[in-house]
Amino acid sequence: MNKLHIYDSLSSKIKPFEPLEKGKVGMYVCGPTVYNDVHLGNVRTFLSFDLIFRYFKYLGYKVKYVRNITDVGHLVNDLDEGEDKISAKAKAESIEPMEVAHKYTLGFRNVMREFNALPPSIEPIATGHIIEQIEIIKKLLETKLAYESNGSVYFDITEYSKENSYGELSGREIEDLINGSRDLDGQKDKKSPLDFALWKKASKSHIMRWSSPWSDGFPGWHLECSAMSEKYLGNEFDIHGGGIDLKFPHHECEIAQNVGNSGKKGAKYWVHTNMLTLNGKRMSKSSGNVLLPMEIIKGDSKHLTKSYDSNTTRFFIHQAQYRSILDFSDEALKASEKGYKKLSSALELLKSRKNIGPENGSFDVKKWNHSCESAMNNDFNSPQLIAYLFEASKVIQQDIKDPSILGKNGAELLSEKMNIWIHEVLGLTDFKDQGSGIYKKALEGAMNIVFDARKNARERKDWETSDSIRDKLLRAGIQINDGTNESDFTVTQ
RNA sequence: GGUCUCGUGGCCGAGUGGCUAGGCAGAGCUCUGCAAAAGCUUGUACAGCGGUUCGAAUCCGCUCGAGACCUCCA
Repeated sequence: MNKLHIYDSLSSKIKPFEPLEKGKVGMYVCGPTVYNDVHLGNVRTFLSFDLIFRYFKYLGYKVKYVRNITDVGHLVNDLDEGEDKISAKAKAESIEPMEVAHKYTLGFRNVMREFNALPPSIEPIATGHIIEQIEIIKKLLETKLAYESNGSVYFDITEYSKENSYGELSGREIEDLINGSRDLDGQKDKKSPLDFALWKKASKSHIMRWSSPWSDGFPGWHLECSAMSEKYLGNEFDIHGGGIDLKFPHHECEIAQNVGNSGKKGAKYWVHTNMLTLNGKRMSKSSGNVLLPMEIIKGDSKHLTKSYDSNTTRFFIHQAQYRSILDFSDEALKASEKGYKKLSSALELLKSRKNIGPENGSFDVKKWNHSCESAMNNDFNSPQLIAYLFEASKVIQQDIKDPSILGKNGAELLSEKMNIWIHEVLGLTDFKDQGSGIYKKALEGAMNIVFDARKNARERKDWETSDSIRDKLLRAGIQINDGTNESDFTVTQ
């Protein structure tokens, strides 16, 4: 594809991307609720959007990427009566709600940095936008799309549905929703079980509260995204993203709020990333079926046989398309580790290529690069991009034997392009960059001494000594690779 | 129960009417004192059963299986 195409969940179609404003992209992504550590499933979503962000930049767009932090409004159960997640956690840990939010916000940012995700342009926080949320509620009350009940305010789905179709994003019918809704307590203030809270009156014990025209209370969860996306991106912007689990009810409610507030649905393209599963089941905090990013990096999990670095993990994630369910397993990670190592060393090989061969080689680098773009233009098909990168790695190997394949210009161009795809678009860093400078240098010095001693033994054909050194080093985590003339080593763990 | 999605070789995972995806593992080869590493070569798979078609993994129907959402969740 010559032009970027994106799958839009609202129309269920792959559509050519046309920015609302030429050369610019406005993208809003639902960020984490900071009451707990983010798990690898959360990371997948944010890395998928990081890839999207990076590819827009690659295409030359000026991107305003807004990703919020949810620190209020998330109730523990569906009754709109439960305790807020942040305040529940605060009680459990005997600290201020703000401390909980702050702690896990910092944790989240650390994880994102570890995985080399670019920071968003703006990272707004829900509690910093209470006023904006109240303003939207006022407007919805004016237009009769909301009603007050005992100090709380609810969105009126019945009223909204007279002129709009609630459920269009998730493909649901109002009747099915009503039939499927649970008839539980705590709904007594609502006219219909489908109505959702815009403002909740706080009970006496509730610690997080703000004053409003209706009561001392707190905003409903869905409202913050409408308020913040409107504030930073306007009534209409290009992309609204989030995990597929947010499609209903969160994004459905957002659309309803947006339409009630401004007459516009918000985003032109709705993008939903699929789930990361563990043992075939989705990861979720509440079920305990989770893997934490740090557990992978430290190798500290019953699901793993060893540790994997953030590059490997990121490579693994991008080896699946963002709309597919991706199943996590130790074996799959191991495969990604080897694969990325292979790709990475091919690029190293290309960088150290001697300036030999004809000016122009037989391999068409421009055409190849076009294929890479074409893959990404097809709804960010990163696995296909990676397949092309492996094709290039093969070409690099062939060119070592026959420099007429790439030629001088081809080698230079391919090096530049691969660098862009691997580092700038896929967001991976070099394998060899790991380990800090002074230790690495000291180890190399020590290894040279070992190599000398071993070379001596080998020249005497004292295989017992040379093999013993090799075996012992392997057990110590250093693997020796004997080449024809000289030896090399890699650190295995 | 309702709505929806998916089922690709040992594993992960693209493709989606006719053309080798790719990676890992396995096998063979090259290199090598041996090993390892690395490189090269190699696999004709699309849940099952029907149908449409000159032709289907790709479209339609049914069956079986898995998952998601319907309640907080990326």
